[in-house]
Order: sequence, then structure tokens, then C-alpha cells
Amino acid sequence: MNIGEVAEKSGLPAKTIRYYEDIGLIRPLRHDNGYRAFRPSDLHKLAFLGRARSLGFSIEDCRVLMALYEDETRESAQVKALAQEHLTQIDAKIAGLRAMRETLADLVDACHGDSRPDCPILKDLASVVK
Amino acid sequence: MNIGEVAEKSGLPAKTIRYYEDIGLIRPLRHDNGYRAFRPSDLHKLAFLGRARSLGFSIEDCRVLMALYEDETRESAQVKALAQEHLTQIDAKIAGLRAMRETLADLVDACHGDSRPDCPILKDLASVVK
DNA sequence: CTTGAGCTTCCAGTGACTGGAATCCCCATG
DNA sequence: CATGGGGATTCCAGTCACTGGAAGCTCAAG
Repeated sequence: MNIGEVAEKSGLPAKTIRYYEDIGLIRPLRHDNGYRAFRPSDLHKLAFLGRARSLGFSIEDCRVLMALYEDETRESAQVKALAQEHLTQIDAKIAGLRAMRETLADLVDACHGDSRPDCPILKDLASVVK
Repeated sequence: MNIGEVAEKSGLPAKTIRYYEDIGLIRPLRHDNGYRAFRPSDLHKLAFLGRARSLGFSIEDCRVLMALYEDETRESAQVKALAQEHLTQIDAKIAGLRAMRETLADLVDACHGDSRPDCPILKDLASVVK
């Protein structure tokens, strides 16, 4: 398979696939003309990577997950620990965003949003003084 | 004021303050020795920026917000519209993270996490096939 | 033979900093 | 007066995960 076909089947842009090769996540073969020659196993890996990335795992996490996936002697506890930690970080991120959201929503509600210059949003931003 | 004092009072790292000058968000004066000379108004701006950034506004948004803040003839509707759009994007981000979180939490729950290799998390990652 | 799509590499840019190196300035102590 | 330390300066490089674009090669169709 050429990169275009693999891109379509994996849902990843060709640019991203080349990048993944650059950083050593995949190692496709090459045709005589220099084109990348993807095996089904490469496509499989790319799909794995795409799924992991869509769950928010970092590239380095993906590297570890792929290694675990290919390691028949892995212990599921290793995978679970990685996922658990990632989950914790997602929760932290959500909490941070929710706090932001709360404050911002209050400010937006308080702003009448008309043609006058008076604005509680700007007032809040300027209010953090020492 | 020197940069150290401003950093402490604004809560921003000196590195960040220099960066904000680089990109034109502030324009402190200079002492004869080359040190930056911050006026109270510079500190005020930095506090404004810090607050806006902590609410998740991008640097470009901050630029606009500062301009609006300094424009006596602004209309609060402009500010509100900017904040409203930002709020919408935060909501979208939260929604995305929550979806991730759901899937991931289910997978973590399903994984027994012991010394055996069998693992629903890896199974899920590998399951996205054509 | 030409055209156009698809492939190649390489370089640069994104956002918002952050780390580090090399150098300079100021003040206080011996 | 030398020195030492803390704080300031600039500049370059790195982060993360791509993404855009330029220049050039390959292939299949007409």
C-alpha cells in the first residue's frame, strides 16, 4: 500500500504518517522508486496510534502502549497504571477548564453587551491588583 | 521597578514578562544601564494579562482585550462577544475531554490490572480496524 | 509527449513559553 | 581595591504534535 491508501484507511493525514515514521513509531518498507510500502501490520499500528491519540495519550505514551501491545509477556497492570494516570490528568484538566468556565460564564452573564463602554469583564480582568 | 519586583507583584515569571515585551504586549522604559524600568501602568497591564491568560484567553485575545480596555469608546458588546466565543470553545474542549474520560474510565474499569497479559485497554486500541 | 495526481525530502512555523549559556551591572564586605 | 553574589541582559534552542509549502521525482492516462 502507498501512503495515500494507508492515510485513508487509518484516518490519519499522510503528513502525520510520515512524521510517525520520522520519530520511529512505524517502519514501513520502501519500493524501488522510493515510495513507502506499507504492510497490513503498519496499517494496524497506525490505527492503534490513531485510536490512542484520540483518547488523548501523548506520543510517548503511545510508544509505551505499542511496546506493551507487542510484548506477549506484559502485565495488564502496567497498561492499567498508564491509563489510570492519564485519566487522572484528564480529570485535572477538566476541573481546570470547569473553573475557568464558571468564572467566565458569570462574567459574560454580568455584561450587558450593548453599545456602552462599561463592562464587568474588563473590570474583572483589571481588578487583580497588588 | 525592575523586572524581579514586577515579576513578584504580577505573579508572572520574568521570562514571560520579557516575552510579552518581545511580542509587543508591553513597552517598559529602560534605565541607563539597560535594565527595564517598569511603571505602575506596566505592572497593571501585566496583571491584566495574567488574569486574562488564567481565564484561558489566547495571547491574541489578550491583545484585543487590552486594546478594548484602553479604548474609552469601546462597546461592551465587543468584549462580551469575544468572551462568549471563548466560552463556547471552552465548552467544546470540556465536552471533548469528557468523552475521552468516559471511554478511558470504562476501559480502566474493565482491566483487571494484574500480572496476566490480557488487557481490554490494549484490545480496544487495537480494535479499530478496517 | 504531456498532463496531473501522488509521492519524495527538507525547511519553517505554530503557541506560549522555558531552559541555559555567556556576559554585564550593582552593592557590600574584607 | 578586589571579589563575590544576586539580579539583570541578550540570544539560541527546545518543547509538543503536527502542518504548510516549495522543489522535484514517479506513474498512469490520453
